[in-house]
Amino acid sequence: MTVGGDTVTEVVRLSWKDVRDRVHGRVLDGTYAPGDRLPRDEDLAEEFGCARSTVQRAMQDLSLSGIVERRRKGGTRVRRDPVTRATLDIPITRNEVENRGAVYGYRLIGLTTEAVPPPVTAKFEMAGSEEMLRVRALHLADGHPFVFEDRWVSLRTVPEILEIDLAAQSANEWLVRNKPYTRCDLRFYAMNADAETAAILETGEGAALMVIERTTWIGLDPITSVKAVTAPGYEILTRS
Amino acid sequence: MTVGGDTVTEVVRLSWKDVRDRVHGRVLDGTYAPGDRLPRDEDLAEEFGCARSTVQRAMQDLSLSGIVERRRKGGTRVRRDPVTRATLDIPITRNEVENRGAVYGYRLIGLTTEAVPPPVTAKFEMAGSEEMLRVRALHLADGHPFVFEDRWVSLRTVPEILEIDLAAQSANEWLVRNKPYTRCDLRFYAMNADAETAAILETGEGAALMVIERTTWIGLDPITSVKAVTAPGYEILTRS
DNA sequence: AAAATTAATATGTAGCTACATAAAATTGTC
DNA sequence: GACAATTTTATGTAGCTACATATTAATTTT
Repeated sequence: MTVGGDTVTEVVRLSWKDVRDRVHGRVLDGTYAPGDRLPRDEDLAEEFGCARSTVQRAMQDLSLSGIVERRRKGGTRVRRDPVTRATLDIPITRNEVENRGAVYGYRLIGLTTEAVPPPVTAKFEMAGSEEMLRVRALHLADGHPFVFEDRWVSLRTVPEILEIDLAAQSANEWLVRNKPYTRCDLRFYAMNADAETAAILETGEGAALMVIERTTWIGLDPITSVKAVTAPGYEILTRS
Repeated sequence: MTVGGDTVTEVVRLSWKDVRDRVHGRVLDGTYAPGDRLPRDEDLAEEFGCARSTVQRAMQDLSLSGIVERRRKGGTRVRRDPVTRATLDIPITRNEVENRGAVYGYRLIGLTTEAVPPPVTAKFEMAGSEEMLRVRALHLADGHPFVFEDRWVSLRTVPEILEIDLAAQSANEWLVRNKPYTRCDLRFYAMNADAETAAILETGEGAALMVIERTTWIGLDPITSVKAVTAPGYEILTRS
């Protein structure tokens, strides 16, 4: 490009993502080795010819994804023991089924009001026990069992749940649409199907099943705790 | 506070986290219902008495955590189908064992060079097959089997692996410390222990085991793909 | 020498401006 | 009226400044 006789080099403006990737590249190629301290943001900014705020955004992102650690005054250093950090999305079960191109089905199995047993009070981190709504239901994909959920819903926090026809609409959908939470604990493990679960999921006793337990709160108040037992072959994938 | 006879109200400066929490609160209490369009950043900024950049940071965070969706010109709206979004940390197995207060142990079971079978080329998204290093090893906690890993390492991408004494140091540790990746795919599922796996993990045949498969790349080049079969009782928890 | 205080410093955050970009809404053309 | 071109608009990003905050390092006090 030429303006008034002078050659004007195109000014390439670095985005914070460019800075992030270039710094990440240096971690990848060993320029900055695990445990090493990186130059301060200001120096990197000068080197890259951008503002410190741009470097700051880049480094924060690297810090979030577990590549580096940052401490005020301590500076930034490459994490010595990198962790694999992944983001998981757990959709509403209906959407999960429909995204697979299957027809969603739902069957209410049991609806009772019971005193919460100790394993569940423990999940809620509650001091004592109380009466909650227990909803047992089956989600189906193309008519086949997909997920069996055994759920407890706090009647103190969510009394409106009693107004809902849980034979027509799953508690999963109603809660997730109407009761956003501020805290969510997840737990994944494998279990062998017991006789009852095997019967419900139409599989053999002893089959290896993946279980997803999810407990949610709004503030300090418990909303719900579900044990979702998935049918054989279920798998969880990290997104992108 | 009084200065020179005038009452001076303390100016409370809102942080972007405050803005985020207040907007989130409105989603929680239904002021903004699922599907609703929120005021534009500028209006929220005026309402809260802060800069648009502060609102922008807040809204971006809400967008990242799956509460709202933002689109240029389209504005911001509350997600109609909220997903449970969680962040998972998968540490180096040694650290995982030691963080539980157990003594870490490691045993190399097999080390061969083999042509990669189709299921693994599929994970790597490779066109054809090639020779890779296959490492089978057992991680122990207090002398008991903890995780059995069956790993493939690309000799094209990571030829240095041949220099490492994999009887002394696990490929898991060496790779994670020396070969940062740019892409990582994770897959979790449950399987019944077959005879060989049961023997290695010292459990019964048919036991329900959680499997974590992880495949990593640097750029487009495959680094490694592991199938980590965990001992009975293993569970994955989301952090914080 | 140990403890408490102070200073120095790197990151964290808020405010402002200017401009980029994507998508919707409008206008113009055939 | 359908399609293309243009304008409008809300979010996205970069740069700058100023100040906050957490830690470490240095200094002073006991």
